[in-house]
Amino acid sequence: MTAPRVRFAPSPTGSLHVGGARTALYNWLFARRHGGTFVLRIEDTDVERSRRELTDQILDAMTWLGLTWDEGPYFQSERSAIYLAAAGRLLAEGKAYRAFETAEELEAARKAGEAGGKVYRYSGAGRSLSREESDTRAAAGERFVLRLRMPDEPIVVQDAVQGRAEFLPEALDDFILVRSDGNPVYHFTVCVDDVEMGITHVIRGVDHLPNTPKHVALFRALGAEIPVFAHLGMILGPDGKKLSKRHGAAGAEEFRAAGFLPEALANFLALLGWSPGEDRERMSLEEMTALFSLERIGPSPSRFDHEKLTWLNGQLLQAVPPRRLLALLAPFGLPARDEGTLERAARLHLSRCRTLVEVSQSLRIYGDDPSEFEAAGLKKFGKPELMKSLRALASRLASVEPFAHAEMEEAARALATEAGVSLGALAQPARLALTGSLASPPLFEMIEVMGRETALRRMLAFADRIEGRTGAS
RNA sequence: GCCCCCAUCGUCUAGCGGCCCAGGACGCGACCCUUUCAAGGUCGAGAUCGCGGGUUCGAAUCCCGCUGGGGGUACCA
Repeated sequence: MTAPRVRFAPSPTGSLHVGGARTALYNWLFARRHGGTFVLRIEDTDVERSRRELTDQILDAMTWLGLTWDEGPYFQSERSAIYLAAAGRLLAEGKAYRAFETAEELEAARKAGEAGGKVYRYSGAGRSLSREESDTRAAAGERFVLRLRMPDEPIVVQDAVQGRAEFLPEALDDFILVRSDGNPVYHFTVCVDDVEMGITHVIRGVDHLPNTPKHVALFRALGAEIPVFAHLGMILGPDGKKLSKRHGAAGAEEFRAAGFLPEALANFLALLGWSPGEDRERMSLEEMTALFSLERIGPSPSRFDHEKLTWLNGQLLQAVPPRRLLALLAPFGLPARDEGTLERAARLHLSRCRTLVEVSQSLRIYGDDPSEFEAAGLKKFGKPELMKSLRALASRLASVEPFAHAEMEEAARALATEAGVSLGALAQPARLALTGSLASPPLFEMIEVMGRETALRRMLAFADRIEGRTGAS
């Protein structure tokens, strides 16, 4: 294949939805795979709804995901001259025509049609206007839209993912290219730009498939070659309905804020609809690039499985180098400890976490002393009669040298044997005292990282509290 | 309403006529490991391939119908 040119063309009317992120990813992978060019184009022809901040947000999200573009971003709002020139050409060639009906008239006709149980179609009135009449009325200042003269024969769309789809001419009417205010409409700008930018493959969501015959007709009218189409199945929510904020997160930014890694989201999204074909699950962008092909994309819609994303995130999280981990964790909050301690702590807690938020939360115990203790833990181990051995453990730990987990464990085992109790009976109250919870990394490794002073203070404070010495129960 | 697309374990999927009484992954269960919780390891349950017709010696794989789901039907993108 000669170097393909693909594009991702989001509309800045919302943040980057995961469906859009996946479309961007596939385009990116395809371009990378074949040594092509990935173009970014912002479709902001809807001046009412487009917002600059949203464009920035989309660009941010893409950068975060690692989907950098080779060209652009181009803004359609800045390319009016190109569209108008193309419109002029189509009009001159008779491939498009002026239609003078007002939006109100069309609306009324549509209403009437529906009321009569008929399918509304544009009457085609403008089609039969003579060129002279059209020119005269336009020159007289009458408002008009530009419509494309659609062909009378069926249009077949050959799709790389969905297969063949045929559209009958009666289902397609002469759609509007340019609004009466002179602004071009989406279908028109897309095609003009795709031609102008030399796009060879159009990879986008299936929601665009019904629009594709219009585009095919336009490409032909424009005298351009038809690009290869690849329409991706929708990404649905867990309930099979369209994925939206109702399902929790739906935008890339939201997943970022929820502590997901960009490589995990990308990996997960890649697998929604595409399969590497060799039972692979975990892949880097590079690995995906090497394996990517349009042929291995399935046509059916898929559901967004939050559980699997979380699992994948947990998997990839384990592989993050300590340095980067701390940098990633910073926005989520880190206790005031030196970097070395934080790195050791993170390493200790990592396998118990699946998101950055979880890591951040679990690292809180290296900051403030716990003030709350889990109820089940207090019920089981918050008994005054257990405090004697907790104090005994504390006093052993006070003198252990070196202050390392192996030595501590040895001392604790000795103490347990002397007292005739299990190591667990000694460790659990200590764990509760240290973390407020019954779940934590191995006790002595944790204490080693936490520091002797902190550990002893917490154990003694806990014993005091349980024995009622400080009032609180 | 009309048009278009889709349909394999709960979920993501492998499968492109015989290798499949269907393989992998998430999730779920059990066990092992173990000072707790995870991680990890092992094993297991889980789809008569939506339904009904064809085609074929042979169909999850091809064709048709139905059902279900999704999308489109704008001077939105």
